[in-house]
Amino acid sequence: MKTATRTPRERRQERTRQDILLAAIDIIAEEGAEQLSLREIARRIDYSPAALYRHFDSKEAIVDAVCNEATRRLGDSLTVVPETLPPVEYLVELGMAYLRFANDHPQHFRFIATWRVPMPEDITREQMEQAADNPADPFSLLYRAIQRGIDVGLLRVKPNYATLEMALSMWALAHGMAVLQTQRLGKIPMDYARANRQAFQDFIKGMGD
Amino acid sequence: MKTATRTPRERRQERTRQDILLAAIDIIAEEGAEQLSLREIARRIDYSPAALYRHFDSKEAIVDAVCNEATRRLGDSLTVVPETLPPVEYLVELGMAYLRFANDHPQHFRFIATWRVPMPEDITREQMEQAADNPADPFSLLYRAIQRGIDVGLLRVKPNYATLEMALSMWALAHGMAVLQTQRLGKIPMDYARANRQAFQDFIKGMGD
DNA sequence: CTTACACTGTGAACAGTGTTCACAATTCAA
DNA sequence: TTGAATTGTGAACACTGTTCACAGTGTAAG
Repeated sequence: MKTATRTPRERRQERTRQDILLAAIDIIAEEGAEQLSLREIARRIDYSPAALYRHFDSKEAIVDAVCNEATRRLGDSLTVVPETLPPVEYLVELGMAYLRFANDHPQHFRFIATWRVPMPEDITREQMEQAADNPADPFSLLYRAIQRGIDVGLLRVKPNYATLEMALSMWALAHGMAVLQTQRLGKIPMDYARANRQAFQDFIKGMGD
Repeated sequence: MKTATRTPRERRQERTRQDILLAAIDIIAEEGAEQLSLREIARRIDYSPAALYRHFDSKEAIVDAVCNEATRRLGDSLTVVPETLPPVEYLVELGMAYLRFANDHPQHFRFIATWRVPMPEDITREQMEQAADNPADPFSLLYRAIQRGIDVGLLRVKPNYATLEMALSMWALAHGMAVLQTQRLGKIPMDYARANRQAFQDFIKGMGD
C-alpha cells in the first residue's frame, strides 16, 4: 500500500503538516494544552507563525487534527485487547484499556476530552447496526462486543435499551471514570485498578438481568 | 441570620464582586465559555478591565469562583430529589437530576466539566465516612444513599469496593453520560430519558450481587 | 534554456487578550 | 480639616490568532 501523494511537492507538504501536528502534540504533552500557541509550534519546527497558515486554515483546524490523531491513538490502545476473550472479560478489559490510556497520557486525554468526547464523529443507528464489518473503529469494537454478549445471553435487551444504548452507557462509564481519575481525584487512597474492574463487572452484570 | 460583612464599604465590595460573577455567568450562558473575557465582563458592569483586579487576583480566580457557583447550583438541583425515596429509586433520580442539569444548562455544565469535575474539592476517605452529618453537600447525598443501600442489603460490599468506590463509580457514570449527551451525541435518535434510567437501574442492580 | 506561473515562506501589522502600575478621585476616620 | 486608605482609570506591556503584500523558490510549458 503506497501513499496517495505523488509529487515531491505534495510529499514535502505532507511532511511539514505532520511536523506541525507532532510539535503540537509534544507541546501539549510537555507543557499542557493551554500553552499550545501557533508561535510556539512555529518556533519548534523553524517556521514563522504565518507559515502554518499554508497548511491549516486556523488554529482550530490544528486543534481538530490533533484531536483526531489523539483519538486514533486511544483507539489503537483499545485494539490491543484480544477480541478472542469471552464477552464479559473482553468488555472489562476494553474499559481498563481506556482508563490506562487516560492514565498514561493525561494531558492528551484531558485535551481531547475538553474539545470532544473521543468518539467517532457521526454515530447513527443504521451506521452502527452494520458496523460489524469495521474492525478498526474503537466504538465498533465495543458495539460488537455488546452484541456478542447479547447473542450469548449474557446481556439482555430491554425496551428502548438495546445494543447501541448499552454501548453508549458503557462508554459513558469508562469516560466518566477516566475524567474523574485524571483530575484531582487521584488523591484518594484506594486501589483504582481493582475498583475500576469491579465497577465494570458490576455494570455488565447489571445489564444481564 | 445576617451577612457577616459589616461596613458599607464591605457591602459595596461584596456587591460588585457578585456583579462580576453574574456577568461572567451570563456571558458563558449567552456566548459560550470561550467568549469570556475580562474586557467583556468590565463592559457589562461599567467598569474598566483593571478595576476587576480590585476584587480578583486574576482571570483564573474569576473562573474558579464561577466554577464554584455553578457547582453549587448543580448541587442545588440534586437536593430537590426527595431523600425519602427508596434507595434504588433515589439513586436513579439523583442521576437523572444530574443529567437534567447538564441538559438544561449545557454551557455551564460544559464549563465546569472542562475545568474540573463538579465535585467537592477534597474528598478523603475519613472525611466521607463521617459525612452523614453534611446534608447539603451533593456528593454526600450520593454517599449516604449508597450507604443506605448497603445497609438495606440492596448493594453488596466487595473487596476494595465499598461505599466510597461505589459512590465514585455511580458519579462517574452520571458524569460520563452527561458529557456524552451534551456533546454532539444528542443527534442520535433515541429515548434518552428511558435509556438513562435503565442504565442507572442496571448499574445499581449490578452492584447488588 | 527561458519564460511564466504557482507555490512557499516571511516580516510587519492589526485587533484582541490578561496583566501591571503610576496616578487621580473618592471615601472614611481621626 | 487633615491624612490615610480605598477605589477606579488610562496607558502601557507582552502575549495571542490572523492577514497580507512581498520576496524567493520550484516546476512545468514553450
